[in-house]
Amino acid sequence: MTNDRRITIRDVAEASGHAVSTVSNALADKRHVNEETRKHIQEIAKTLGYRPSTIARALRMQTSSTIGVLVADVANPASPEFIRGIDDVAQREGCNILLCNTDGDERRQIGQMQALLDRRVDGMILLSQHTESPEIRKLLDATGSFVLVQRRSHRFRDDYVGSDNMQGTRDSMNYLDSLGHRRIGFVTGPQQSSTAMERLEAYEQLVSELGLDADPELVFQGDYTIDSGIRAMHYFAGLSDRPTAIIASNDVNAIGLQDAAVELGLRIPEDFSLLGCDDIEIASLRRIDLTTLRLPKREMGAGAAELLIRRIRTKKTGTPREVIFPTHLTIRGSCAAPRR
Amino acid sequence: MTNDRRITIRDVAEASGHAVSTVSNALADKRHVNEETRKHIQEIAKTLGYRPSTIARALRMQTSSTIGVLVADVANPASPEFIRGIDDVAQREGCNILLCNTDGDERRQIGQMQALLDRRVDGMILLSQHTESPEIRKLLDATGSFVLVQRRSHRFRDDYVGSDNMQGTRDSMNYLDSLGHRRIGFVTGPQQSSTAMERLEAYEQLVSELGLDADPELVFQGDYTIDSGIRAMHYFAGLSDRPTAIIASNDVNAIGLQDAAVELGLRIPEDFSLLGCDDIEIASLRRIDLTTLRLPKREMGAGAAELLIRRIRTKKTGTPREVIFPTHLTIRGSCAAPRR
DNA sequence: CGGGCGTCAAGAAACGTTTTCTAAAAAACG
DNA sequence: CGTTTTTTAGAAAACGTTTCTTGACGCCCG
Repeated sequence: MTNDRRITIRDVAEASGHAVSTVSNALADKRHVNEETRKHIQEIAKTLGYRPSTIARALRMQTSSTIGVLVADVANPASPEFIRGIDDVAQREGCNILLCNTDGDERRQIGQMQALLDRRVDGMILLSQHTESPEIRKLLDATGSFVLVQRRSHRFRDDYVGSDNMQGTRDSMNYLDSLGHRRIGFVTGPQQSSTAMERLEAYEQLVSELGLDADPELVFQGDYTIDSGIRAMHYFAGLSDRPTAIIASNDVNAIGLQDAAVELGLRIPEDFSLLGCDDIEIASLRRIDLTTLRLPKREMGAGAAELLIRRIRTKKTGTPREVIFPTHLTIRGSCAAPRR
Repeated sequence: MTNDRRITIRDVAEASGHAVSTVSNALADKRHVNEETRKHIQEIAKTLGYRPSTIARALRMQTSSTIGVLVADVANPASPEFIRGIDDVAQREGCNILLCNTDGDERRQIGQMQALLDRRVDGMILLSQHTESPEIRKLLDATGSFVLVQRRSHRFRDDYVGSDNMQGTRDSMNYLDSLGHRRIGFVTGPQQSSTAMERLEAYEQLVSELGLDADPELVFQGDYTIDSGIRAMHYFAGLSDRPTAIIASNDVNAIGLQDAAVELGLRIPEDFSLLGCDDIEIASLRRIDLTTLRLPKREMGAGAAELLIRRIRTKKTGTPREVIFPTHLTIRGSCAAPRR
């Protein structure tokens, strides 16, 4: 509107009668610069409302104090919690985050990563992203510092933050077993998802350990969407020998199962016990009332950010670290003893 | 890991035996540069895997091709839909978006806006943000181009994208009136929210037009959270002369009302008809089954982005534009004729 | 045949910082 | 009092681009 040009360090220099370099040093509180002139310069800078250009600084310092965050699905209620955790520590460490939504689409993810690299982010956090293909791998290499969350590579060893899928699945299975279920359906996530695979493996192991029905029919290949839950419920309901309990791939998926159950005139937990994963906010609603495996999402986000920042600061020294968070079975009303 | 230094335009210049400026022109497909050398340079650039630094470019061009998006609450299921709309057109126009979560907190918003300015974004889109205080106003001025969404200033005239609150409220009220409700409760959003105030005004006008009970007791001062919905339901249930229907501030709020109703042993729609606003995904779940006013969120996001980009391109010429989207009453099972 | 013009390419300046290097003044030291 | 060291401040280079200016060359036209 009024005066368009941003005021630069140069303006401060002229106004204070000092050199640009002196101003820079004075404002950064570095070097040997006389206390008096420092005060003076800081005064001037303040009254002028000077704000250094992040861009110019990034160009000069070759570091942007920015970290890229790639999330598979912002619309999933679990995502904002992770992001919040990341943001908390990023803020604290003086970093900004650049948030990208990939929709779980690899092409899109590549585009986003490329854009982040062009923007010279200091590092990336990848929530449930693709990690294997050579193209992705090349981009990760170029990134230097990155942390994977909830999906790790089986071929490469990276910094990783995840949940204890063995323990979580064990808790879930033990609980259903203790209620008397012998036939437990399982909706598994995408095959590229290491978390999904680990849980599936744990499920199979527990089925064997507990001597439950081991039937490939009981595993439904799904993903993390409501739609997939709806399909899964139609599938399980159509089986001649139905399971009495179902473990969903996550809460959103469980809600789909639940919804389809209502549609089919089936009741939860009477006809099916239902067990989710994540513990999103609405899982606790009385109309939903979902027993679920709670993930400490905010803590995991914070953990990922801390891991990343350490990695950035120590400049890729040291072997990859993995941080695994415990889960907590949160019991609500969607599970009961089988009637059959 | 291997070779850390990024390859620059200079590397391309040397490799191709041309000057930096020529390379720049060749890659930008601009100016007069021989078709042959252009091909040659583009070839070299490709094999070298050259990618221009967004940062350097931004510094030189004084424009970052980045737009800041401030959202009050990423966790609200409606937010990602707006964002998606914004992202769609931003992507198409070659812009990246910088997403910030403000929690509806003014201090936080100021900090985020400051950071965006330091980053020299070309413009901002503010979803339900503070717009009035002098401090915010100064930052908006400095931003140059910005678009408000769902919350406008009553003192300033800005580019704005919103929904037709009069028409929407009219549709809702007419619908409840046609079902036979004479006493309609209303949860209003925060007083700083222009949308909330417009709806409240519309509500009052409609109450008068339709000759319904006009009782200040029927208006509950809430906000857009589940918690506020819970409090509202306790409030309405505690009235000696209860309403027979309640209009929530939005869907998330309605879900809170619904949940508290279950807690209090009240049934919806038998004891209370309930009407939301937004039409978030879970509103259509059979367990929720919420009649609600649908907002075209994705379209609104896209509209905001288009408005902003036009504003940026035409460099703040022209009077402020307002784009108002119509709403659509989506009838599900949470409303019925009153029993009393 | 000389001047103007069009085409192409190179050179140099600029964007706003930080940092390195240099210079001057002040202080310390013998 | 001269020399060295320390403190302070300024000049200049650099980060990686784009764009403005300059220059060389060939061609057309009077």
